[in-house]
Amino acid sequence: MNSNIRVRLAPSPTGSLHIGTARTGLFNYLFAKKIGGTFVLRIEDTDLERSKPTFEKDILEHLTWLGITWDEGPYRQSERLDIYEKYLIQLFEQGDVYYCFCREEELEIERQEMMTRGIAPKYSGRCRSISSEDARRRITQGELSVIRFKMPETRIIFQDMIRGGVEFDTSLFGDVVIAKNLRIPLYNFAVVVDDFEMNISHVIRGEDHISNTPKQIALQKALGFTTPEYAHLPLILDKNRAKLSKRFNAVSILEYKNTGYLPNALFNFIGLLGWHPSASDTELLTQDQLIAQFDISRVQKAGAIFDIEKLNWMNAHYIKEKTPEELAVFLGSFVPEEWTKHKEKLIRIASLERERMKRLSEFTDLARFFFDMQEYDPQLLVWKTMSSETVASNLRDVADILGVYDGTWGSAALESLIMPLTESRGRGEVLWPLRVALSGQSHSPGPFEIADILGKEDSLVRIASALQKLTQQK
RNA sequence: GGUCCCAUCGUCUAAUGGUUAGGACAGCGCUCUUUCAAGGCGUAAAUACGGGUUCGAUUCCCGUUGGGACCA
Repeated sequence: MNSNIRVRLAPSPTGSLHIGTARTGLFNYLFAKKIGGTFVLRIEDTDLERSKPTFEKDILEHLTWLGITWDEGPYRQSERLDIYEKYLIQLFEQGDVYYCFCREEELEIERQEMMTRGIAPKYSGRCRSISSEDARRRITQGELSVIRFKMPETRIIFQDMIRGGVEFDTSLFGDVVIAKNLRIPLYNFAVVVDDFEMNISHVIRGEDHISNTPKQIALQKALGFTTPEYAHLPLILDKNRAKLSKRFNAVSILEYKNTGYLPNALFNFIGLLGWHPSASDTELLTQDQLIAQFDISRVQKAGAIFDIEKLNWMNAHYIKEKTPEELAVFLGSFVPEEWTKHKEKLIRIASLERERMKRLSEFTDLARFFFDMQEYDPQLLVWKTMSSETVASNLRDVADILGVYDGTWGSAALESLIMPLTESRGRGEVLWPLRVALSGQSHSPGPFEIADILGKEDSLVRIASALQKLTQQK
């Protein structure tokens, strides 16, 4: 255990666990596990309007589901208001912050005006000159205000573990709002206080925060805090190279879980989005292998497109790797309730359909015919250019062989029983009609495997029904 | 608009001054096969552009172009 290394994931509970948050969490997790650090979970719920307990629950649940576990927390910002207030008062005493009474509309006009003049939009600092007595009087009179930080005008350079030196000119920011009042801190301020109070040594977060970093460093300096190490992860992008958005993409882990992606497939796939081990070309990696090989300095700088096709391939791989018993457990929440009463049957079907699925949600359609025989076109029974008569006679012969057989029912036994017939009649001529008679599907697993699961009685019923279809067709 | 970040096959990426620029997904072809999958084999496909530095640049520097993020 390396007690000096502490990282954190700080999601806002304003929605279901997002792919991007999960990836940031995963990289924090890998980083911490690799060097024996501590992973802290902090819920940033200061935005009371948008934060919902149900989202917090969802986030914790799905992080756990993915296999991303934390060592400390969850802490909630909403329970730490006294701490923020203490540091805000300190900043007031130091003269580093002031109350601002500017109206939203006038600021917007100023902003527009600056942009048309081609300069960086920033606050003018007009309210800096208001004395604290005046400010107090206006607040007690009910005038709306916010708390602004006197941004020092300087150059701030920080070393990013992924990108190297990054430099900003803070004079372009203007005096940023860090709190609405003493009890309502805003993002940049709350983060700085929490990261300090929680002894966070390495801040690993998305690239969208990169321009917040110099503001946070300026605040740290004012408060006398040390600055942690930073790593800004490249963003996960959609097909159009834009940040993944809810409008056009599935972005929550919940959605992936519900369409039948396995947690270890997602873990493996997301872990390789923007990062790759140097050791080998292998991409199918277990959680332990990912931890062992993780190296944050090797993280990619450019954003990575989320390629669902590759995830599908990986998911199919992990589905095939599961035992039928394990799979049946996962399948439980996807299939009709009725099916779950036939656990043995479900397990046996799972072992057959396992290699035909990219997602678990596909299972129900693939396996339906095992439970309910659907109507099908009698023409489907015909293999290539066979005549209906030949199809019928082949099926009748199969039925006769099966009818008198009273040995153990099993796919290997059935195969040795039927295959001799194919020597004279042809494989396709026998097996295709049989398979369709049993499944009613143009594609499915093989006839012996299906018959094995259906059992003798049901198999013979289905063949008889196929024969009837063929004669009715006349 | 300003600031910052980024740039190798369609996609994810390997190669940190010397490789026929490697792998994976997707594509295509062949194979196996009663079908669909799965599997096996093979094939096509990339260093954005222009300047430097160097005996030699995917790699280092500058610029251009393009993309993205943030300010919102």
